[in-house]
Amino acid sequence: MSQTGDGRARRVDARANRRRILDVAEEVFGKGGESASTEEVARLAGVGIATVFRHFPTKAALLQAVLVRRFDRLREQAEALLGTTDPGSAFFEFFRHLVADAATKIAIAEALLDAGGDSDGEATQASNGLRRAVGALLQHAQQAGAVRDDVELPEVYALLVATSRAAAHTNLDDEVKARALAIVFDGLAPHRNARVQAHQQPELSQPHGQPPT
Amino acid sequence: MSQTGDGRARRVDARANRRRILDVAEEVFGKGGESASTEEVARLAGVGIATVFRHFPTKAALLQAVLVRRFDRLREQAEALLGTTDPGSAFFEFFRHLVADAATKIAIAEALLDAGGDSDGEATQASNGLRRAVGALLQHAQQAGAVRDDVELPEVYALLVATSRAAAHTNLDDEVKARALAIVFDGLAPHRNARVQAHQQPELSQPHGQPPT
DNA sequence: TACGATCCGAAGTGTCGACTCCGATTATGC
DNA sequence: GCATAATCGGAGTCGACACTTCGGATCGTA
Repeated sequence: MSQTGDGRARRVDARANRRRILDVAEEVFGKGGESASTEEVARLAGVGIATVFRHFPTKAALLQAVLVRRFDRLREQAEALLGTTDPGSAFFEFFRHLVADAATKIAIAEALLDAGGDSDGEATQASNGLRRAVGALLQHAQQAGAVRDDVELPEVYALLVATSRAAAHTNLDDEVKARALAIVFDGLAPHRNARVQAHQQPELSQPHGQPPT
Repeated sequence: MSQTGDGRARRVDARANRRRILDVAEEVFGKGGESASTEEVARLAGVGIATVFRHFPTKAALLQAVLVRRFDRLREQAEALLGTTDPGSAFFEFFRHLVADAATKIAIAEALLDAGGDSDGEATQASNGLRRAVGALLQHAQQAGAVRDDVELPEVYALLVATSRAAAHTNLDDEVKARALAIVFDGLAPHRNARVQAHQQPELSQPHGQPPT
């Protein structure tokens, strides 16, 4: 990616600009969705429009590049969580993280689902990587007894996407978001009277209780 | 609405056109979201563009009119359900209905949440009416013991919106949608071992069981 | 420092969609 | 039926935005 088509290394200013454009685009598309204009990206990145189009031949390509980077990062985070804490915490932690993250990244949340359509190859591939990582988290959480084992990845992923999308449109209070998420988590948990594990579970018995972070 | 500003009755062709435009707009915006063009609405309604703009001075006004009609209808349905069946069924039934309905009405699902922003007065008002009706359904369901009573309207409504939005973007299998919904319903249900009522509850114990309709 | 390859940005071009104008058409009261 | 006022629709205008062009600045190398 830091090489031009015929194998020559890019100039340093070109690399710096490319990186800055990507960063700004993530911010801009995250806030305004994909309807945000390319001109705004260029302006905030402090470059001309032509520079943006030189690095990314089309607006769709730019958006795709942003998505790929984002998906890859999320996947890495999911994979990292897989080894470090107990499986139950890892799963719910990542779920919560993704929802909170999507709150400032409308475009990501929108794309999570739409990437199912095979129209944009690279982004779809990255999205699938993330999906697989979530699948691994789910499987481990189920084996540990933290998630009921009669649910499967498709519906869990659908819920993940749905809550992320909703969180992205910010009219909601944080408290309400947390409580809605707690309801979903409760639906994912094994029967309550069968729970014995020590790992933290969202607690709804105290009406206004903030779920553990 | 069938009167012009100064109190004169509209001509019959004008009334018919207005109605047709509204119907088509609901269909078009439902399928393509609010980014669908006004020209397409006009074309499918069999009228000129000017006619559309004569009835609705701006595209936003047209969209709002569609939303108001839709929200009002949904509210009526919710209110009707309140008296006819047992409260638990009524609540879950309406939840399921709204989600299924939103599946073909992207714009509605999008607007459900966005209407929280007070930018478009009339649509917001209609949206609030629907929200109140859902609140009544929820309250009755809780009194009947069909829904845990430590949840409140804001988070329930948020879940309703979230699932509707997700369902609107059609990449999902119906079966998966049903199972995701069942997880949410399970999170809303009272503790499973405390359930005694006869009204139907979504059943997840059989992994692939279709929730009751 | 000098020079060529590479990269940059301001000012375009083309398209698309929201919205308007105006002559033609049609409903409605007499 | 006829006058007339309301309504209609096609052919515009206007602005926004994705994308291009080209003269000039900058980097990398000797």
